[in-house]
Amino acid sequence: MLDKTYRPAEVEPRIYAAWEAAGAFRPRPGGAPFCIMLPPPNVTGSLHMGHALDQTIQDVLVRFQRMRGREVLWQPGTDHAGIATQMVVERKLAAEGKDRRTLGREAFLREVWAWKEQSGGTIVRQMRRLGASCDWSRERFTMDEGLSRAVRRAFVLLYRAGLVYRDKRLVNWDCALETAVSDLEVQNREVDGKLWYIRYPIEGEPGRAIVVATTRPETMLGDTGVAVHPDDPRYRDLVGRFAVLPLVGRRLPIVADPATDPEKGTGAVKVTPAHDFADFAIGRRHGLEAIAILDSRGRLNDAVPEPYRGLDRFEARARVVADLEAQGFLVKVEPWRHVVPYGDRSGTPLEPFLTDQWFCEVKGLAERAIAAVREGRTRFVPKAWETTFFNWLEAIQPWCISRQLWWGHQIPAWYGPDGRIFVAEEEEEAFRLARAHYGADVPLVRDPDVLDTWFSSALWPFSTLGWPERTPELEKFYPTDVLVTGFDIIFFWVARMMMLGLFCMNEVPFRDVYIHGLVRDERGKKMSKTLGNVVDPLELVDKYGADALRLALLAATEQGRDVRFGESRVEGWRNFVTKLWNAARFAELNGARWQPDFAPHACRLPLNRWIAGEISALARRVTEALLDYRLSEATMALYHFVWDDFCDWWIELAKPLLAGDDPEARAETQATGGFVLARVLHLLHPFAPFVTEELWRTLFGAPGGLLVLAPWPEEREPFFDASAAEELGWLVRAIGAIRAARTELNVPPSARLALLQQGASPVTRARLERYREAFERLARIGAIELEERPVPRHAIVVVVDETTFALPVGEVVDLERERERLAREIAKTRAELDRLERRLADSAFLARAPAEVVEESRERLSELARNRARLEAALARIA
RNA sequence: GGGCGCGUAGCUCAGCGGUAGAGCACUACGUUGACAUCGUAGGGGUCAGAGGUUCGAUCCCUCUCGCGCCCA
Repeated sequence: MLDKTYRPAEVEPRIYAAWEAAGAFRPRPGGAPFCIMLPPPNVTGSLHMGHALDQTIQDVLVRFQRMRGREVLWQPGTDHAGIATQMVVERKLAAEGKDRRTLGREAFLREVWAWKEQSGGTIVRQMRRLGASCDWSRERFTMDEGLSRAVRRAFVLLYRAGLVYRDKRLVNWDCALETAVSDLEVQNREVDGKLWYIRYPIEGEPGRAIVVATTRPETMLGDTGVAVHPDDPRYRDLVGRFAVLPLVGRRLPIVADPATDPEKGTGAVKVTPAHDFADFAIGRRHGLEAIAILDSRGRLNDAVPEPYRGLDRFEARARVVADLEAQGFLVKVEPWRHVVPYGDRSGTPLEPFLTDQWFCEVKGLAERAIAAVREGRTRFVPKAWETTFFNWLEAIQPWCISRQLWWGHQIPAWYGPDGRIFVAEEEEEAFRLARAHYGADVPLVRDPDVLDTWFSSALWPFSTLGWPERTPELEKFYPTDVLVTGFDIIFFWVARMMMLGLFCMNEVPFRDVYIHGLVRDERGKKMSKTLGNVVDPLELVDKYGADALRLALLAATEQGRDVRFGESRVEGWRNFVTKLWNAARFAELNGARWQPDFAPHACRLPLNRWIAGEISALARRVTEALLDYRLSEATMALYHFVWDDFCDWWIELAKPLLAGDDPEARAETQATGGFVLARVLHLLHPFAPFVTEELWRTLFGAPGGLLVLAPWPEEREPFFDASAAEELGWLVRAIGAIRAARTELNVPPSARLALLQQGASPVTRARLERYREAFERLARIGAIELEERPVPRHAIVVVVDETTFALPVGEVVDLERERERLAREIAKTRAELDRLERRLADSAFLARAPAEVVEESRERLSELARNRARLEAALARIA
């Protein structure tokens, strides 16, 4: 027996445990493989709405394909999130008065692992509460031994292919974290700054100077040149001569370089090759020296004059400006809006910094990735994202993959005493290589740096399947079927997986990439801790149940669009779950049983043939929508079927049959109810797994086993009965028209009116007979008079097709009101008629419009004309 | 500056060549044996604006205005 209300908090843990106990989430050999890789969340993170959306979509696809008999693997796991995790642990240590440098690398790493052990399971536990049906037995972590080996192998392969190399060049440096970051981790922000104009005297020409403009005056201490545009007449004579750097006294060659913008500032710029990307390029073209003046924390080093040494870069700016002004070198200062790079993790301004780093040359890999998408080997859904993907890959720069961190995969490179590099998967091999090179054993020092976390993430689609071993899983599931993720990591992750998948596996990592939007708050703002507008998905699960949350997210996910999320949506879907629950109770109370051999064709009653046709169409729609990643369309179709077709009409119309005295009709209706409900549970299961499994178990459990493993209704032979559909359509229209008229005339619901008719065809009369009880219950009719009778003056008149219905209301009816109502109806009909008449009188329309459109218009015209005549007759009677 | 997207009912969004739709909100009525987490009915829209294509445009094209996001 079903409880009066559904209590998700009690049901969900029990159902989830049953699925796991049955091993339902493990691949079941037999069907064609289907694989989704879970975008690995940060191991120490916790579930937010973005995860909830991403994972719910994946779970729907996975459950759908599992029911369709595919051998499904949804591969879960977590990411070590190098910078983020190291920051968290460092902060924790700082609170305890400790510092990672004093602890040392080994002890620090022990701390991080301890932290990971302690808080690492949170997010995967939370995923279970959402109903995620991952194969937990295969859970992986990017720093597992197997995945770490994959990282080393990939690095070595890339190195040997000449695609990974060490180089000294400018990188984006985070002074707070003291590490290099990649271009993608740079956030360019427009800020209100200043433009300082500084006079640089010309050597050997007292009184003459060149004025340069800069947004970063403190970097002048590292200047090694001045650049002007080659075509700029103002400075032509100065090119080739020297300026003298104020405060320092260094001689600066004045060079002509087209990278200089004559319109900006004075048209002359100072050149600081060690601290600016553009200047670095200029310096290289003109052989200028690069003098680094900052240390790894952003303080001035010993390359600057004594008074400035040790100053922080921001203090240095103030000091330099003050000194320039005092010495008369500062010409003027202007407010200036410009772009400053910030570190997306630390939030501090980044410095272009000249260091030795490891780079990955991705240009060729990017071309392969582009080709794969152009050739359709990987498909973006929605397709528009391909443009974004192409644009980024086409302009790609070498990827800086080394990080000056401790938490991560240490780079498998060793240095000999002379600095020669030996790259190998294992230390022993590095020693072997060194011995072969030097002819003797030499001490080697391993590169202390670790790899960008995204390097290991890029291998995720195959490293989790056992690569570099050629495991059976790898053979079976690679390439995976679809990757589901947000557009915000197309560059970070999707593109890199494509590139490294093609490099390591010689095949794309996934066939489809389904890109969904971001979850925002009700006002469209991005959810963030600082804004305080974060919604905790688990609180919503507690309050409304996991199914309600899932449905709310799915219904709101229009292809690629952001989801504006308000709690009221979840509430609405909780109501839907309740509605389904109650419909199931109705079925249970009325003996609707599930008969595996039920055949809609054998049904006799139009009501049952109609609903069987509707659910057949629904199965098709849902299947097609899911195959096309139109998840909200599938969700909405299920909603409307359950609520409108099944609950509002089928159940209501079935009531008289179930309570009636025709045993045959009752049995057929019970069987249909069981069939339709069972089918709804199947179709809805991927979307709302908990409540459907619970209903399935309680109502139909024994014969079927778990719903999660039940076969999907494929509808290879759809059932549809046009005449049943027409009949039910008529019934819905007739009852609807009567209800509307009653309300408009303020007839109280308690008043049971008689129903008279004029002009009813034999078919209509038979239907009135067949649905007598339906009219009585749903339209509050007292008696139906099948013989034609003259329409009394005090009656409501409703026209449905050929029939004029009259509902006598006695003297109480407000005739004036009824006249107004009829007049409105007539006016509406007339307006429509006018439009059609004008259209049909237009020779261009008749000549050019398709024949069926013309025919349709003609039919509608005559139907409306007949309706108008009937309404006018009714009005005339009471005029 | 380059690219992408969006302006449809009070709000959130479907629809995308031929009768404007849903959910929520709103109004009125309702203890009909599944359900008040409900039912019935209703109000509410020159589909941002201007041109063009077409027999016909919310839908296709161009421009304008407004709002997002990404890249420089």
